[in-house]
Amino acid sequence: MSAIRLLVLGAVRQHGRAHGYQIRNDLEYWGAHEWSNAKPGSIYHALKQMAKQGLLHAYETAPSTAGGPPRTEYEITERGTEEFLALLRAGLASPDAGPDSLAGALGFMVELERAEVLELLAERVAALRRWRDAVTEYYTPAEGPERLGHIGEIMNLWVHSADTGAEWTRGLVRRVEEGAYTFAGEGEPFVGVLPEGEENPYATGVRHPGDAR
Amino acid sequence: MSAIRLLVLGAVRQHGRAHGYQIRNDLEYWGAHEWSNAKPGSIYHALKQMAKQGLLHAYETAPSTAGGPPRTEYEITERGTEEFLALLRAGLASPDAGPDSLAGALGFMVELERAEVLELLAERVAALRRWRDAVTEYYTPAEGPERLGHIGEIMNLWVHSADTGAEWTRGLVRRVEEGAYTFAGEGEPFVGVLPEGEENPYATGVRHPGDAR
DNA sequence: GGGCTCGTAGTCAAGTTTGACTACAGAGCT
DNA sequence: AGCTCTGTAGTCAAACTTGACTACGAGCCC
Repeated sequence: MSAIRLLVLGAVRQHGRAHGYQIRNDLEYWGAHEWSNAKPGSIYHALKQMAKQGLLHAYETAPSTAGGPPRTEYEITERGTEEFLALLRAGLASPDAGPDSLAGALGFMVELERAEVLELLAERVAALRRWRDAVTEYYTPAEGPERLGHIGEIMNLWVHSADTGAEWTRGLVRRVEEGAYTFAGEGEPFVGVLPEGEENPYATGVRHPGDAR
Repeated sequence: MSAIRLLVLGAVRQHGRAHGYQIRNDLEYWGAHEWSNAKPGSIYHALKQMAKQGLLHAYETAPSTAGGPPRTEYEITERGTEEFLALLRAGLASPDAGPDSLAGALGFMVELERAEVLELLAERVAALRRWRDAVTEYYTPAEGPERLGHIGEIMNLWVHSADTGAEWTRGLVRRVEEGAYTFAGEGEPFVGVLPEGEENPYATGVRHPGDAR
């Protein structure tokens, strides 16, 4: 399923009502095609599928102003909002959801309350530790790890990514604890479509104290 | 395409001739279902598809000893071997191939020569640096990074994974440079199906000097 | 000796993803 | 006028993935 449903639901939600091409543009603006499978085909498919499943409501519209085929506009339903929140929470808390879901969830995390985000991230760290332990145990049977040979590098890779993933998560936890960003119920929300002004001292791209390397 | 073709081609190659269920078992033994999409359906599909494309040659066999439907056995062709090597090299050298392709490629890396593996890993590090630079530049336009708000965390995530990915790769380079494992043309090869004995001082599961955390 | 589970081997439909393609309007050039 | 280029909006077939399902033999258990 990947991250596309989360992305599309979130984009529709922010717009209130939107047609496929707008979603497509938003996702491209967010750079989502770089770190997820947000390609046109997938987006239109997700819209149709989720409309069929009652997560979105579809409105057929007249052939529109600027040329092209007739458009369909979508609005998120109540069930869609529930699904959106579920995917959002899963993306933050569960490493199994994959890095693209995490990235997408980061983009929408401010729609939750600060305290909940911190809980979810704590759960993420815990899940990573559990997984790390499972990997090392599974691949270190009675005979000892020596017999694995170069195959052991695969395990090494996964352990390394669990460790660095947890490290990154703790960095984010620190920033959020220290008051970074504006979460739900904390004043005017950050709309992900260029906010005009609003200096945020925690914006990244510059090195945060405590970050890795 | 993911890693499944690499895994299936490599497994068939190591067996010389194998039917679907053997491949399936090998991949499960390697734990591949944990870190890739190596599920039965995908495996059988990949076998058929690659047979159709001339990467594998299919032999229909009698209904076999132990119950069940008639089996099909596969052998790798010359074009299949080429494809296997191409996927293997891409998995090692190109981060775009994804972590599952990297993991799969690690399992087969000893089928290449040591010098080439080192070259490929060097290219991987270079590609990660290029990507890192592209991300930071793209997301740090004239207005400065402040206006990104929490969206900047997405960039932060990708930069972090590029950095830690490069760090891990350099660790592997070090081990391979120091003589770990037995590569092509260096004596009896390591067969990935339980080798019986053969202590390898570089087997992992224990911490390597120079590893992260 | 009937039923149960386990291991062997694979199929199938439904859903997803991909990349190439269609179709139209308006702008700009010659 | 005629032509191409760009932007808008979306479709389509082919491939891939998933999870549930089929089918059959052998061992075992009471």
